Amino acid sequence: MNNVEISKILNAMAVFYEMEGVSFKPRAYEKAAEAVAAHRESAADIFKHGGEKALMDIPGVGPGIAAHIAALLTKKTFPEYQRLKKKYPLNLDELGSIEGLGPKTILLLYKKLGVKDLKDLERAARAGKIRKIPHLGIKSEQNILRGIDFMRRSAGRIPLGYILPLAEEIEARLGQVPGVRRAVICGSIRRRKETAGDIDILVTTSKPKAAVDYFVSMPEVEAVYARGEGKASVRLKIGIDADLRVVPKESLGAAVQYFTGDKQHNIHLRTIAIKKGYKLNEFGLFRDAKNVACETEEEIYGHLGMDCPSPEMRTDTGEIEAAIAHKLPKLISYDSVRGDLQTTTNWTDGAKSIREMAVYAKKLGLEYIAITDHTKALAMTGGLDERGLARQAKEIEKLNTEFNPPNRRTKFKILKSAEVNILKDGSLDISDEALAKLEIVGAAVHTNFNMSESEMTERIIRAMQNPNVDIIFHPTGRLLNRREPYKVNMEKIVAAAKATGTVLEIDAFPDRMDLCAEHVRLAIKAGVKLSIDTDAHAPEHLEYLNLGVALARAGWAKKSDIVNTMPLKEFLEWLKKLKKKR
DNA sequence: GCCGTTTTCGGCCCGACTGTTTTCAGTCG
Repeated sequence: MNNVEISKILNAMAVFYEMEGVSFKPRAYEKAAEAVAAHRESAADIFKHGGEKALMDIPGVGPGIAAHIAALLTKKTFPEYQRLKKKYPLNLDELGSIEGLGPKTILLLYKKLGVKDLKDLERAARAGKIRKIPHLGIKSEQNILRGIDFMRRSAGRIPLGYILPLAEEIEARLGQVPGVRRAVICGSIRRRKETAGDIDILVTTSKPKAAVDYFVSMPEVEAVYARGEGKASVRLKIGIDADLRVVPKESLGAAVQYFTGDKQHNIHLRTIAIKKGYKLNEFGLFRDAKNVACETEEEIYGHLGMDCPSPEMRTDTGEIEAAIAHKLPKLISYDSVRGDLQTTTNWTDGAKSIREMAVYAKKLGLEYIAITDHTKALAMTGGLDERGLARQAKEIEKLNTEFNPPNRRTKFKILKSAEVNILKDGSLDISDEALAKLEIVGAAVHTNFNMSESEMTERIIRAMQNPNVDIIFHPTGRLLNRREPYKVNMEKIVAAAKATGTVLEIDAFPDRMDLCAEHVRLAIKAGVKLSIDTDAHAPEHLEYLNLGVALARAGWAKKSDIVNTMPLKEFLEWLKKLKKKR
C-alpha cells in the first residue's frame, strides 16, 4: 500500500469521525493524512526499516495512527476502519470531492435518501428530492448539481506536479528495457500543461515486443486496454490512462512533434506545410513521396522556414508566427530561479521549522527564501499577529547569522516576510508599521471569494496601493480540479501592478499554478515583473519551483521578467530600490 | 488522536459566509 492509498483511508477516517460527531479526531486524522501524502519516503519503507515507532516521525502521526498505518501495511485494513466503513457504506472518494458537500450533509443524504455515491446523488438532485429534506433547500440542490458538473469537467485530469514524477520515472525505466534506444514523454505533459489527462510515451527500439511487454506489466498498471506490435494502452491505478507507441528511429522527431501537439498547433503547422508543397504527419515531412525531414523536431520546423518553438509554447497563440519571423523569445531556463519568495513554516500551518526549510532550500542550490507564514486573520492556521512577526524576525536574524559565518564565501539569506491577508475591503490584517519592518511583503486573498468581479478587482488593487505590499500571492486563487479562480479583471490588476511597481506571483504549487499562461503574457507585455514561488508548506515542496518555470515559459517569460532569478546581492539591491521608489 | 518556547495533560476549533432558518448548522480556508 502506498502513501496516497494510506492517506485516502486516513482521510476517510476523518470523515467518519466527523459524521459520528467526535471532536478533535477528524483534524488529527486529516493532518496525518496530509503529512503521509506529502511524505517523500514511503510509509512501507519506513515501517520495514524502523517499525511502528519510525512511523511516528511523520508529523501528525502518533502511537494510535502509527498502529493503524502498520495494520494497513500488513493486513490492508484495521478494525476501526472496518467498523466505520460497514456502518457508512459510502463512496467518499466521489461524494467528498464535491465542493460544498461535507461529511454532515453526506450523512444526512445517506440517512434520508440512501445516497451512497455520485450516481445516487445526481439522481436525487435531478428528481428534486434534496430540496425536500429539512435544512436543505432549492439552493442546496442547485449547488450540488453545479458541484457535480464542475467535478465532471475536471475529472480524470491530474495536476502536472503530481503526474510528472511518475511519467518521468516510467520514461526512465522504459529507457532501461533491452533494445530501447530512446523513450520520450510527449503529449500535454511534455507541453507542461497544468493538468494531464494521460501519459503518452514514445520509444524507439530494436525489440518492440520487449518494450510493450514491460509497459503492460508495470506495477502501476491496473488494466490493459490494448497491446499490439507497436502500441499499448493501459489504465493506471492512479486513475488515468497511459499510452505507449513504438516508432521507427528514423522518424522519432516527426513522431515526437506529432504526439506533442497541441492539436491547434499541429493543424496550423500542417496547413503551412501544405502551402509549401509538403505533407506533414507522424512519419515525417514529405515532398511528393520523399521524406525530407523526420529525425528531429528542429529539422522539421527548419524545413518549414521557422524556428522550433519550445513545447510549452505550442498552443497556436502566436508562437508559429513568431517562429516564422525568427522572433521567439529566449525563454527563462529551468533551474534559473535562485530564491523562493513564498514558503510557510510550522510557525503557522507549514510542516517544518524555518531552519529545516532553509537547510533544504540551500541544499537545492537556492540563495534565499522568504518566510511567509500566514497572518492573524487566518485563525485556522494560527496566523501570526504583529508580536508573532516580531518574534519570528528575531529567530530569522539568529538563523541568518548561523547560516553565514564570517569566513564563508557563499551567502544564504532568509528574508523576513509574511503572507498578509487582503481583507474584504482591500485593507490588510497587519499594521503598516509592522509591515514596514519586513523585508518583503506578500499579500493574498484567503476569504470572501464570492465577490463580484469589480469588487474583487478593487479589493486587490487597494492592497497593491499599500506601499508596503511587494507581491500579490496566488493572484487568481484557483485550485485545480477543486475551485474556480475568483473573478478578477486581470487587465486592471496588471495595470495597477505596473502603476504601483507590485510583483505578481506565478505560484508553482501543483494545485494552484496561477497565474495561467495568458495572464503571464499579459503581465509581461505590460512590463510587470513576476515572481515564481512554490508556496511550500514542507521542504520537499520547494522542488516544485520548476513547475512555475514551466508556466512562465508557457507565458513566454524571459529570465529578466522574473525577479527571483536575480542573484542574492542583486535581488536585495533591487528590493531596496523598489522600497525607496514608493 | 496529537502535541509541547503557554509541555506530559489539557488544549486543540477561529471567523465568515451560505442557506436554512427565526437562532443556527455546515462548510471552507
